[in-house]
Amino acid sequence: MRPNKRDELVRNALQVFYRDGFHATGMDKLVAETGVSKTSMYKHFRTKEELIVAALRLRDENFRNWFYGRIDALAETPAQKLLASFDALGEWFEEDGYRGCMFIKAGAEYQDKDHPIHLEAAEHKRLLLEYFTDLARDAGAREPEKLGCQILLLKEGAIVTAVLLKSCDPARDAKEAARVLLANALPV
Amino acid sequence: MRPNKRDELVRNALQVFYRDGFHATGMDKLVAETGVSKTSMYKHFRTKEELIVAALRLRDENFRNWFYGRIDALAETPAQKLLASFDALGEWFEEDGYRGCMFIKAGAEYQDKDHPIHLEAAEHKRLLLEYFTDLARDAGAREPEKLGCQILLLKEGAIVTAVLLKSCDPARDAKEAARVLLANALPV
DNA sequence: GCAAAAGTTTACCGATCAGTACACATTGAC
DNA sequence: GTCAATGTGTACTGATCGGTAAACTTTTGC
Repeated sequence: MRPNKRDELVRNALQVFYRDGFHATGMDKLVAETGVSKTSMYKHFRTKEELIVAALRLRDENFRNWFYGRIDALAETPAQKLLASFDALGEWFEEDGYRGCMFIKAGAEYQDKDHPIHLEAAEHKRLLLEYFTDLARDAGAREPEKLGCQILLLKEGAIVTAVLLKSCDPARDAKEAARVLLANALPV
Repeated sequence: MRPNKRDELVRNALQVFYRDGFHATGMDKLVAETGVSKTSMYKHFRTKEELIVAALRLRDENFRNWFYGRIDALAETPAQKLLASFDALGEWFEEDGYRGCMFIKAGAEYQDKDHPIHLEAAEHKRLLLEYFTDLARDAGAREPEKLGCQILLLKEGAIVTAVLLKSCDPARDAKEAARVLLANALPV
């Protein structure tokens, strides 16, 4: 198997979808921007939808690898990691090409809850919730499911707000909120 | 009064855009679903973009009127109102046609920060931030800007999570988080 | 009552949409 | 060297995109 061109296609398509959106990106634009012929695209993926799902799978892998890795580099204990996740987010927000969360956008453009693209977005969020809940449990929180969900709420809120508002610093305020919630969730 | 077709158009178009998305909704579909002829549409709005902006303005008015009114009906003091906002959100999440925040979706489909549609979405969030910050100040918070932003983060996070995750109760967890943050923000 | 404003139907424009057909080129394994 | 997989370019489909033109009908203000 030589999946060279296929991977290259998915990698480049991911960039274009993230930058321009899903409906706003036509297959002809993908031909121009990925350097892969349309014939070849449709040999690997029967529909645009399948290509989007593949791009989202790659995005999930890339993002969580980066996120978890950055957190591990910034903190040691589970409690520290919960807070460090907002430092990682803050770095992300400052990147030039920052355009929000690809899965929120995917869920927004494909709203039908049974749609494969929507399901892919939901699975990404489920994995993040699981990650935060595990950290909360390891940190010794009384109700790890609740704290994990609250950390997730702060993260999603910060991502959205970082896109739409210039007047506040979501990563910083979210981190301080997380610190308060964490302290409150630990047994006395 | 005057049975203005323009208002009827904007009202119906708003429903369709919210339900199906912006790029996914063509002008021909709007003709079919609003009962307004295409000629008449283009007499009121020169472009689809202008119609979307008008729909977003109406949505902003409708949503904030409902949101503020519901909060006023549920609570009396500023501190109570900050918490009651999550009860209002919880009611919204349970509605049949709940499809997330129209402005988050608008910002996601029109990502250019100078785009009129993106600006409209940003303005909506700015008004909500102002509202929460005012409540935080009236409640006696030490740093009302910070608490206001944190409440906003919880709200946006809850809206997004309510769309993508079935396994948790964002409105409840967000409210409990807000309670902790509020208590922590009040002077001893 | 009557003219203007507002709305309608129908047909059309060029561009782009997702997706296909076909002939030809490049590559790798044996 | 050859076969077959994998790639390419070009041209095409029917549908839909946002937007327009022209002729006709309804509603409204005075």
